[in-house]
Amino acid sequence: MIFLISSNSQLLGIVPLQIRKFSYLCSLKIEDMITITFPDGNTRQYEAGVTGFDIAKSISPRLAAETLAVGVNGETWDLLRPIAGDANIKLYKWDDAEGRHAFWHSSSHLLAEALEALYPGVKFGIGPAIETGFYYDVDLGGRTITDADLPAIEAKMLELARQKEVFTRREVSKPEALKTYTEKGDPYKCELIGDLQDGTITFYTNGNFTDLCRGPHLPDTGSIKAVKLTAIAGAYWRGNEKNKMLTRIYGVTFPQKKLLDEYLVLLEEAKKRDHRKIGKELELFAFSQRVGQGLPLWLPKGAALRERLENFLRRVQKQHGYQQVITPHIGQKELYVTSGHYAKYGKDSFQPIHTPQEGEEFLLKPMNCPHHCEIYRTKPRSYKDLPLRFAEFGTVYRYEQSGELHGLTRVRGFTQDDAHIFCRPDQLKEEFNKVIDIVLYIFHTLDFKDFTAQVSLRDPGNTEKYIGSDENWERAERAIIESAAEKGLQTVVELGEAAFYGPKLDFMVRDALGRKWQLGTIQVDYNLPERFELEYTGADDKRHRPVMIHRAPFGSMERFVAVLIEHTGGRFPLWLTPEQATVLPISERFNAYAQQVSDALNNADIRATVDDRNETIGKKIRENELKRTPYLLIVGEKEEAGRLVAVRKQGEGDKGAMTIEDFAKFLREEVTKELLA
RNA sequence: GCCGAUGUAGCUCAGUUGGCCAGAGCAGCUGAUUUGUAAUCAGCUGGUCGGGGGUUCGAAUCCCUCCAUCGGCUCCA
Repeated sequence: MIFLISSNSQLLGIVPLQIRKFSYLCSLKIEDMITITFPDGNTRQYEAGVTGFDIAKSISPRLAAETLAVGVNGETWDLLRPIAGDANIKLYKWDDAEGRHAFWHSSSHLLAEALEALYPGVKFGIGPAIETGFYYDVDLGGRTITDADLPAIEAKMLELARQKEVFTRREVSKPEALKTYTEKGDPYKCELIGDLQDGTITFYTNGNFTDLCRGPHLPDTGSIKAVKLTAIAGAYWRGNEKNKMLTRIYGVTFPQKKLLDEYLVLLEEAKKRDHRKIGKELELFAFSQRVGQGLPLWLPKGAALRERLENFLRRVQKQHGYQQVITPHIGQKELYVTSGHYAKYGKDSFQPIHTPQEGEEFLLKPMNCPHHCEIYRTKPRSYKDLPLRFAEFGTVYRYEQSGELHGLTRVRGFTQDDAHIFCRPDQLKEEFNKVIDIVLYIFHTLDFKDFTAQVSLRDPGNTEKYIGSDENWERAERAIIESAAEKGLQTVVELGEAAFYGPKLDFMVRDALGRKWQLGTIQVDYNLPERFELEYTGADDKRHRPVMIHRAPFGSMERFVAVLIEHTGGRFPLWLTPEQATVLPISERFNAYAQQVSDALNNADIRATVDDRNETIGKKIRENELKRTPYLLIVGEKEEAGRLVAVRKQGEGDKGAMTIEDFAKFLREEVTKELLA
């Protein structure tokens, strides 16, 4: 949501061609002409060894100036890397992700060079481009840097950038690469090289800094005109918490100062949509140190909003044949031993609750599935009974690591819009598809367009993390992949993201700052039915095992509301918003009429209140606008005389007067439109 | 849990190199005002400066420790 796509981004100074070509000349043998095919299908002839830069320049100098990298037969290359044979090429500019990627990747090398200049002896981990910007992981050898040090590093980067340092690519052998970093005393790079194949290793040099790197890079640093180092953080070497923690410096760079300014403004705007800020302002939820970390308190308005969301889903689920159930907040430890959750998470959970009875132990329920399995077991089931769909807004408690807690998106007590579908194997795909329909319907109704469907499979190299047979896993994974394909979902596959008992289809949505959160989730599970020995009698009069689908379209009420707040900036759809209209009397003389208006609207099922404070109309308008109340109804002498309300729409201003009845009708129509959209 | 930063009134923030009873705006209360489309005026109330310990003649300010929050990492049934 916050990514800069600038239509008029243009790039800067051209470095003399002779210099740029120089670094590649050594290994090159010019033979004859090659054919270059452009994305539109046009072709041109060039001398073998031509570079992306040459090609861009042959089209127009301006294009050459704006081009950052070149796609060669689907691979992104340095602009100055010679192309030896016929190729399909695409020139990447700032507006292309590949172009920005090369830009930011080069920027990370510039950061590294600046760090090496300012902190001699610094050791380097990895320094990739990321979605917006780049980072470099470094080992400062006991030194620490703080935010106060960043401006000096930024200044150094800009100083080096201005020198238009050329990025020089060089292929090196593995022994040579190892020798280089052994001499330099950089254990991290040595470890990385150890994992690489000889013959694929390249070094890139800019100025005094040489890095192990696959590339691609910009021709030179001169195009980096604006630098902002955004954060310092700790990061485990190679992402493993058993390893040493390195210092990670995040930054973002731009080819123009103006783009950086725009980015910073955008960031500020995004922060205003932070659900933690809006949740406080609109009095939706709160936290209390006394109650405990990560345990949200839903305030009246937030509770009203959430309840409306729950009712909406209840209705949808009822139409889809779900039955509501209710189960307790605790269960005997044995229940979770049976499910396998205790072995997997017991140590890291809220610890068992003890009772006066020696040896008796209960756990706060961390998930609802075991309870629902027990509901399944309450009586013998026939194949004719299936599928059974048990739904519950089930509140669960998980002892999340303290550093992980985050507003309403990651908490320790939360309510899942959970349901478990028990079906025959032959019903699995249809049931799975129906769940996808529900998720898509909900996302559509709430106008969530920007989501990713993620197929979360197990890590094939690490199968001991999971329970159940390979056969069951393969069946479950196949079912998910096929369903997603049948529903025409654009999916990304993530290995190692499965739950320990089964693979998932997760619906990922971004928050205001672009962080990804899992909302809806659908999971296929052959394992819990085995552990709980769930059975049904088939048409053959034999015992069979049902398949289970775990699913939660919202994910949790907490996280869903958080993301909804950030998507809407607190301007909720009319059907959901806690207060649809507020009547504002011009002065206390019209309080009685205002109350009549409010009562009439409430009788018509419209959520309206009166702001009868003794304040000026200007102030009441301002404050109720800031509360994002969708409609303000101003009433004074004229309105009372004509049984009218003067309608003001949030963010849009005065819409003129209408009768109370017309307003009620209008508002109901608006709500209907939203829900039928 | 790990790395780093932050914590002053209900909210947003000031508090100079440690030094007079810790300040402002908004909110709240009281009064005046009776308002026509984004802040009416005046007065008053409100703070163990996150908790605890220490250094000092003296601590919001320096040190230790715990708690919470923020940005990442790791984790996410």
